Amino acid sequence: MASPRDNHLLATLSAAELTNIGQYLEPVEMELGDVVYESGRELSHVYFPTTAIVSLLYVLESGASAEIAIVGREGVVGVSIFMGGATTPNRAVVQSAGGAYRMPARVIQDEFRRGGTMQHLMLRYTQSLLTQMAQTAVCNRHHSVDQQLCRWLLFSIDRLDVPEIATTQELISNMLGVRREGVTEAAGKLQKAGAISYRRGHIKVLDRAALESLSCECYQVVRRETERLLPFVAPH
Amino acid sequence: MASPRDNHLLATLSAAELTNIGQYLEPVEMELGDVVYESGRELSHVYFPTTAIVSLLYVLESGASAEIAIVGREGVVGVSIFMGGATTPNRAVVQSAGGAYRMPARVIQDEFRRGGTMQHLMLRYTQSLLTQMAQTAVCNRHHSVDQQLCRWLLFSIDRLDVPEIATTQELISNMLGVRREGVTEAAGKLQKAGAISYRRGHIKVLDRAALESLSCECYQVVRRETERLLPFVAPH
DNA sequence: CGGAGTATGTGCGGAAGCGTACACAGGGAT
DNA sequence: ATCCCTGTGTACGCTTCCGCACATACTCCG
Repeated sequence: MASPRDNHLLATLSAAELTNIGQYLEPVEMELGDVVYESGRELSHVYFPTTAIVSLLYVLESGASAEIAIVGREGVVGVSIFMGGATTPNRAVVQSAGGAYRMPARVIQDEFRRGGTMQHLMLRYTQSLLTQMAQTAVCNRHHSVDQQLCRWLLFSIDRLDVPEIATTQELISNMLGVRREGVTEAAGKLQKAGAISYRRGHIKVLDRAALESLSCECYQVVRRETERLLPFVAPH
Repeated sequence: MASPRDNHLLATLSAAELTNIGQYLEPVEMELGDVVYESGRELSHVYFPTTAIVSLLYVLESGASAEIAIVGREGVVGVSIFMGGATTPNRAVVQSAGGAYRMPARVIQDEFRRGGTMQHLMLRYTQSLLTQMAQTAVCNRHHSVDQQLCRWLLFSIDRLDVPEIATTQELISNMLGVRREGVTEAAGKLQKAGAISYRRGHIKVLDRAALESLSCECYQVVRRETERLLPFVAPH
């Protein structure tokens, strides 16, 4: 069973700080596809994933979508609560089933206002989120589906204990904002190259280094920046 | 001559608050192409544009680039100073010459820590930046050069007093991360449609409504969200 | 007023990705 | 064991955008 400290942000708090807020932390289990929050809906809680991975998606009027950022045990879902906006025009969807701890909006707001470690952490994490979004924008403009799939796989396994992802190519295509067939083709190439193996709904990363070399620079840039901003928090 | 209150964030402060920090505000003039900060370089000041417009760009190893966000009189350049990260992997370039007020990093940090209006404003503005970046990511994935040019023109004139932009198609192509020829073609269509007129280095918006209807939803989404987050600050 | 340098117009061939259609196969449910 | 649903493989024509090449035209500067 996961403990709050399995979330790397919570793990950074001192024992005293964690005890203080512990009573407000509620463990939740999240299934693949669960919508943690809907675009424009006011958030009641922030979520600190432990084993779950959550994708921040933007869904266009046409129904097309694209992943904006990915949040796992290194982060928190719902920054708009302490940033002051209460809502965002994005949807948050569970991309990999697992656990999280959630905390009522008012509690995190109070903690944040106190201005201590928690505020510091939340702000730095939010900056890493800015970096991730910026890089996603550039990547969407300039890099191929093949490269982006590598980046996406790396981001995902960095947030899991085993290099194995339970998801379909269809779902991945929604995240990347490309056709399902595009993912099939790209995944086929990676499998042929021995970098991954997969079967219906399961992808296993066999050769992490190969993925890194086939990926665009975006993966490393975000990873390094996250490590810089949150040295005790970065995934892996 | 511009006053600090020409920046909409500064204008939101009370007379007393503004007087307090007034001594630290230094007016600066910025030329087209000036680099306000370089990727990874530590920022010495935050910049509050009044008449200038600054683009946040990411420059890839290949030299290709893409605009991540655009900051004018409604915002502030250098959020990483108060977010705690000190640097970002982006470059900030003056996209339209004009004035700004700058403030030493330590001063804004102290103001921010105080936790009053200034902190509140900076956080909400940062959230609006998150929205802008997220939308840029989606737009880069799903929308055509034509649509993106409309969006870009609208964002620009919203931050200017007159619907006229002094820039070249080459520079616009760097912002959008597309070929210069692509911009030429798109601009040609818009001119033929009577929405804009241009000559070497100058673009005039003739029919704002036409641009809005030719633009993708991204423009309105960001605009509305900015107005929601910063009702007394939004451009226009 | 004329030339240089820069900005814009245009026209290719090619690559990447899209939309569509359909065949096939894995594996859970009965 | 079989059926059926859902996930994956493959093919085709089409659109958009890219990379390149080069022609033209504006405007600033001497």
